[in-house]
Amino acid sequence: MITVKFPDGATREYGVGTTGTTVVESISKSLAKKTVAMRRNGELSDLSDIMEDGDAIEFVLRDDEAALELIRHDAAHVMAEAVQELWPDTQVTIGPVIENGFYYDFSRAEPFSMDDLKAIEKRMGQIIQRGAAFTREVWSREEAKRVFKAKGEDCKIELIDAVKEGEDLKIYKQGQWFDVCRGPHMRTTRDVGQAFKLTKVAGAYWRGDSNNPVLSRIYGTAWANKEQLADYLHMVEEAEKRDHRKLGREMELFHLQEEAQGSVFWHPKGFVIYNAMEQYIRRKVNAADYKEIKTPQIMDVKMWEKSGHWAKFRDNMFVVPDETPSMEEGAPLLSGDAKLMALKPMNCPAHVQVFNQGIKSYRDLPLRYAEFGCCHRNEAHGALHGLMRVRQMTQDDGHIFCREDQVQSETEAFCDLLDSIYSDFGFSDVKILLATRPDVRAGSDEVWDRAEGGLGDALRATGREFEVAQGEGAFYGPKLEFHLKDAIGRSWQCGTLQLDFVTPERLEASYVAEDSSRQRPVMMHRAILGTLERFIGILIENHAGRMPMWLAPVQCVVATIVSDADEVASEIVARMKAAGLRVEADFRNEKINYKVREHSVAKVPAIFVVGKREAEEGTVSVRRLGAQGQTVVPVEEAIMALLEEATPPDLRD
RNA sequence: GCCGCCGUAGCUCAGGGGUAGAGCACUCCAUUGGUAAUGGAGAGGCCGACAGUUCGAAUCUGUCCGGCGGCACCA
Repeated sequence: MITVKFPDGATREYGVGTTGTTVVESISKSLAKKTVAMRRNGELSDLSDIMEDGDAIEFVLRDDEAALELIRHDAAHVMAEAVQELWPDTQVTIGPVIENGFYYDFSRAEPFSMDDLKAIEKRMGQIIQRGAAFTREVWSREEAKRVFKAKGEDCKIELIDAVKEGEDLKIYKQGQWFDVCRGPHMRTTRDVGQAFKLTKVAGAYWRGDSNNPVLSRIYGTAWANKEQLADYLHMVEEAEKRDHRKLGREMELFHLQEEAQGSVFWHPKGFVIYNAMEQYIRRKVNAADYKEIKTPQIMDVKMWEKSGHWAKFRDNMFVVPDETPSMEEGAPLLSGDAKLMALKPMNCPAHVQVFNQGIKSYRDLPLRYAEFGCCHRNEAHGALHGLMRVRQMTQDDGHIFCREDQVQSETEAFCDLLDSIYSDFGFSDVKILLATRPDVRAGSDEVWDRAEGGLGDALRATGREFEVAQGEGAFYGPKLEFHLKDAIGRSWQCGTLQLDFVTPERLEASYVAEDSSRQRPVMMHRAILGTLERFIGILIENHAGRMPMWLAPVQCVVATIVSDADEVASEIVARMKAAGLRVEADFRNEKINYKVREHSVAKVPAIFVVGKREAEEGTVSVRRLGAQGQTVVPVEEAIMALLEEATPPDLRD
């Protein structure tokens, strides 16, 4: 006999060889009906697993949050079976669960079309109806390789070889179809249910390596029920409506065009947002004792060789030959032996040059430089994406030169500054990652040990939680990545803090210590918004274009109902402009309905309507974006309220 | 950069081997109307670029460019 423990602390005895299924059936038929898997000693596993003495069991019902992962995983298997039934010459590779769904990568001569997806969905529905049981077998590696080889599944051979020694090689079957899989799975394909949808096809590299062949990936989403699926599809639609590229065009904020791929043309309204942010950050960093500087856009390649960028980052850099292009017809434009310059992809080497001027004392440290540095990076064409991924970007960059024993207090001060700025922008959910040494890097392992240790310790001392991102650091040092979550739950990396022992060494930065000796400063690279372009993109999507008053390009439109009110209204507009508000007048010969709709669609946060009545009474009818009605308020009162709201968060009392 | 899809007016899109259509936006005329579209008229396009097939290409084929979705890379 064996003893099985239940979550409520109760125990029951069963015969040897008892499975989870037997246990749940022994409790209640209705519970058994709803149970699709179990947690055995805390770990999700097959209900058909044989229980051992002392095991703790917890049932996973199909409607449980935990079952979603299983539904999606099983749906991926069902999709793979459907695809192979429809096109037997297709090889299956891997099919994991991802956020909101799953995908499966297939190897096939012909790519899938959207029509194919419909056919696959239909076949999946049938496979689910058939309700074949998921069963598990453990095969020897040789046996598995022989079987998959015979089926022509070459990718699977590689995957089998990748399964760790000592780990069972598990095969999951559903009817005739089977695959190598870690599991667990639910009872039958019927447990997948019908709340799934295949969403897109895409190319993806085998094993995520761009040197490998491209596979056809099919993405799908799957949920416990149709309502959840509908909610999800609705959410996707909402996210599309927030697309900053669409809103940017509609709101006349910026545009992009092919002659300047990846570089933004800021329009007047968009540049208002840009300037408001720059001015805000300028005030914040000044208050935090940074000195603002401005450094060259183009520098001799020799400088980049020295800093290490030329060796490690060259493939992302734009070069500029220091040569006049030939004016001669038919002659080569460039000689090819001119001195090479490069557009800066980062500001750090230039900041070291500023530091290196004159002699710095330990008394000068920590020395903090800030720059709205305009950088160029030659990003791959396929990587470009609206404002989120550009080739010309302006960072709210800064470099702190300090002693190693100041790293901790500087880290703390930086984290506090970052928190205060993010909360001013309305972001409260911030995740921190500690990114460690990448494969391609400068500096010795000893230096990296010290840098990673120092940054990790400093962060721990601030009491903040963080996760480690192995191998994700910058080439010159480890970094903290600050990821913020937006209004619809998406995560964006914005802020960064990087500890760098390498660059000061390479560019020979030094200061005079108390004992008159020359010492190397430590350099901390840091940014909070990341790049202004990207951060504005995030803000647009976060607010669905309805920017908070202090950032809104047009804060208020004063609209008249009859032309008799124009004179009074233009006085109001003048008064508001004088008070520093961004206000526009709309005295057109149009109905008020028309004007209200137009400015609402343009996402202007406030409309002051002036009709005959208001003009006579000295009031305005205030209509706020998104509100149903309006309130009639004395002019001065309405202006003061707007002014208050339009004050940037750092300037409020 | 790689894979797939797409490219017709400022925007959203229809059409399709015999040299183009709608709605919105724009311009003009009338309307002075109380809170998300007043009515009428007009103007606007080498159908992404270049080759090829054809008597004839915006339409078919190819190449390139660009956009979109992924991948890889990354702020």
